[in-house]
Amino acid sequence: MAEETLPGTTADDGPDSIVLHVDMDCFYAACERLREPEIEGEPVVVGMGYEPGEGHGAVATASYEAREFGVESAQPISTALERLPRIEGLGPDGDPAAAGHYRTVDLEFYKEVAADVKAILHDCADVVREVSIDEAYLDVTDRTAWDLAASGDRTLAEGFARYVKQRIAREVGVAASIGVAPNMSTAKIASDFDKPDGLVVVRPGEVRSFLAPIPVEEVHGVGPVTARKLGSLGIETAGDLAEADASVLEAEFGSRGRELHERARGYDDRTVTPTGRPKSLSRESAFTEPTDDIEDKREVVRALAADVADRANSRGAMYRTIGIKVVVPPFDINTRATSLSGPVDDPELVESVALDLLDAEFEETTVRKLGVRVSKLSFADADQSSLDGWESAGAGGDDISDDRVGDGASDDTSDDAGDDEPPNDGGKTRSHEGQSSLVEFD
DNA sequence: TCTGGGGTCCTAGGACCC
DNA sequence: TCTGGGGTCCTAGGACCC
Repeated sequence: MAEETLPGTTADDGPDSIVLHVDMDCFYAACERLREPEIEGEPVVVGMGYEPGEGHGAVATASYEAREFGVESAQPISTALERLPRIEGLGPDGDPAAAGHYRTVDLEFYKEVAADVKAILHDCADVVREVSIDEAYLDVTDRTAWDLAASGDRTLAEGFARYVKQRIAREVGVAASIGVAPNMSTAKIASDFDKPDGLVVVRPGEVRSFLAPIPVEEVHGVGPVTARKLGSLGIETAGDLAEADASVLEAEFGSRGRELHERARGYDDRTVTPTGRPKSLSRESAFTEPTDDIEDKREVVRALAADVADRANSRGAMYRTIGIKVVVPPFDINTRATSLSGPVDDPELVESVALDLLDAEFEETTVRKLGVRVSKLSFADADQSSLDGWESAGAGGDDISDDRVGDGASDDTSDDAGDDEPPNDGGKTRSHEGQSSLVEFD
């Protein structure tokens, strides 16, 4: 992993890198409009749980028109409906101009659209890091340059980014915002700077001045908790953060403090690396109404366990740790996990371990939400060599039926990095999905 | 803000080993 | 057996991201 530079070297290894951060605008809503052009220009809300009888759920994506009404992503669907009624079934005295189109999340379709976008990105860059279904970093240092284009004051890099953007618009029909900068964290902020349909270029010499006025909340890695603490230290912008005393930040936030300080000063020596394999897989589900009924809880855990095991199997992943998550009202998160002596692919074990963990401590607990998770993953084709050369992202991932149990035999603690080799019995442990390229979350 | 689902990384304390 | 120090692994929780 050529991930870090030597200590003591400066952040710029050689000539300045050129990093693109590509971020699709309101991606789910854009996908819905792709197959339903009539709702172009009108408020669109994509979420779950607004159908009669569902009652709970959240907004995944709100189009900009919907945001005008105060609808935001991650908002409870009930709040969204208050602010923007659903246009279908609007009463006779309802105002259609103040109502929205609500659509249910259809991840399979969005993944198809995303695959088309990703194909373009891979065509435009040697290294692509897919962060999520609608977001990726590209290292295009070898494809373009920071030099000015012959025609004027724009850089070649800007022209390159514009080309990427136009290809996505023309070939797929969705809009992307792109940030161009000498490093990942600045590119990320740049892509956000002029959404939607933005193209923001921050040249190597301009990083520090570009970042200075940015509110700290917009720095990647600063959430509500950190922002509040920073505020109490009088740090409100990236510029303030850059000028703050690094040792104070480190005392307050640990290693993250130093990292944030560096980022605010425009240093980020991470290199764009291809998307790696997942480190954990999980499934969770909320009850409509909190419950303490042990049979209800067990039933949910059984279903989640089966789901997770199935997904791990179809991805060719074995796991060494099995855990549960129990969310207790109002919102207390408890996790419990057990590690096995060696990696397994064993649905029944996932179920029994998860049920044991549930019964051990939460038999009587009132819960709002339950989850099952497998981690310490290892993959059958453990080498990185099969990075790209595979196609067929398609569904049919169920031809691995041999349960292989790699109990204790391999005591490899080489943990980490996802390239530890699982015990391998026979040659039938083929697995697809060299990488989890179809990131299926948002 | 009364809160959905799927992830990542970091930290801290305890167990255990030498 | 009244007590040092280093290292690793494990579990649990927290913060953050999309």
